[in-house]
Amino acid sequence: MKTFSISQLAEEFGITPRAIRFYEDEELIKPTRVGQSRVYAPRDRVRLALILRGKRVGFSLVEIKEMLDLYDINDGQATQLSQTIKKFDERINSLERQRADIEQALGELRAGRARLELTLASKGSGRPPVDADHGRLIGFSMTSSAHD
Amino acid sequence: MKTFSISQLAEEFGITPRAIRFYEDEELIKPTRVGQSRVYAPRDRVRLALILRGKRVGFSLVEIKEMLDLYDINDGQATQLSQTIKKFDERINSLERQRADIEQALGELRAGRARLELTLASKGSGRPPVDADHGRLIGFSMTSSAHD
DNA sequence: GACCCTCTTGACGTTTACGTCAACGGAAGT
DNA sequence: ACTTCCGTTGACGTAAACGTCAAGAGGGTC
Repeated sequence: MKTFSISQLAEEFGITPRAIRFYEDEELIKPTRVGQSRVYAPRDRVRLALILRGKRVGFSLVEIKEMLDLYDINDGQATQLSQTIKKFDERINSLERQRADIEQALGELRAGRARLELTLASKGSGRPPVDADHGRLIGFSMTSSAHD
Repeated sequence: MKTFSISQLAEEFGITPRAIRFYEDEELIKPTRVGQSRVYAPRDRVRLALILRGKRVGFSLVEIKEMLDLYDINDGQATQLSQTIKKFDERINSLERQRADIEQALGELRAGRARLELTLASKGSGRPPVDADHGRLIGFSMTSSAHD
């Protein structure tokens, strides 16, 4: 079965070996050893990819560890499955909220961009469109999702 | 015009006054003063909401400050608008990548959830479905977006 | 005028996620 | 045998985003 060295994985994923060792300290991956050197199996590589994706979407390492553990637990024996499913649902809900936030922000950024292009087009026409009465920045419309 | 105290805003947004003062230290908001007490205008409230939303979608305070400044700059005089638009586009691209990551993660979580429910349904049927040959956790399919 | 409450400004502490040496251990080439 | 690469384990440093006192200023009220 194919294996990887720490620097191989580090380069592949664009991180440092130090980071990978740190993930091991935090028990997110457990590579085998040959002598004192770490040897990574495909499974570890997959985990690493998951860790990085988790980070990109805003999870902390502790949260990511929990999620990985959820899989591991059920790899062995079925332990409190309904509890596990509940945790999954929480994650899913959290992510859906986050996606909504992102779509909101995207909309605002696009609107802001459009406003900028308008300002760029009508150069010298005076001040850009700002609703001074309400101190409200146009393109940054505040909606109900502003605060959870 | 309506104003707010620091603790009012803190409670409304579910954060501490300390956090709000910190944002001021970092120059993300500039409330006026009455005596030595801070007084927040609606504009500051809007900014606070934007700061928090920015945080939720993964921006650092420095990044958020930059974005807010972009608006401020163009509130006054049009300064290097095309530069500004470029920055907006970068943000938009970054957010779109992040949304893709989230959708990926959502798909995987849903698949994992489904697998768990199957395991729950067929209790006692042995081990859950794991592709041991490739050390691959089913429901955690690795795709090309695994590493940027 | 004593008490309470909210606000203020320091200043130091804390957590997360690593970065950055330092010092050492084996294998590999010459 | 000597250097050159990986690799290893500490140990300490760092940046971000606040938390947590401490000590004091003003303003109401009983």
